[in-house]
Amino acid sequence: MAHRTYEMIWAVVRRIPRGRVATYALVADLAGLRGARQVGYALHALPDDHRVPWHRVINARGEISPRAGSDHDELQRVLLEHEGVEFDERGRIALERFLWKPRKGRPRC
DNA sequence: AACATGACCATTA
DNA sequence: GTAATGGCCATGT
Repeated sequence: MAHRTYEMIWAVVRRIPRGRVATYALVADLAGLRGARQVGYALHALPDDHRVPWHRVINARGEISPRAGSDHDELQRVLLEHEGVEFDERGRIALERFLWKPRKGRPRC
């Protein structure tokens, strides 16, 4: 069953603003985890009333992770496009433009 | 407790 | 650019 780890991850994912995406590694880092795999686990275990923008979480390649035995991967792309996130011809997202940058203290103003 | 699995990542060849 | 290897650690049996 779900435990504290999941809620930490979900809390981070909820922070991702609209029109932005975050990688699994980034979410894991913000959630205080050491491995990015657990992030995928947590999202897979989302409850029905999750209220979590899971579609804004992508892999480090800037692509949607092809999950096994589900059609939700295409849904993720639709949801992101609906928020303004653009994909190139290979189905890849330009992380330089759409990656969420949590108050990391931007260099200069 | 051990083993196998997993919506992953970084490094190396 | 691709392909293979090791590591990471929670979850279910």
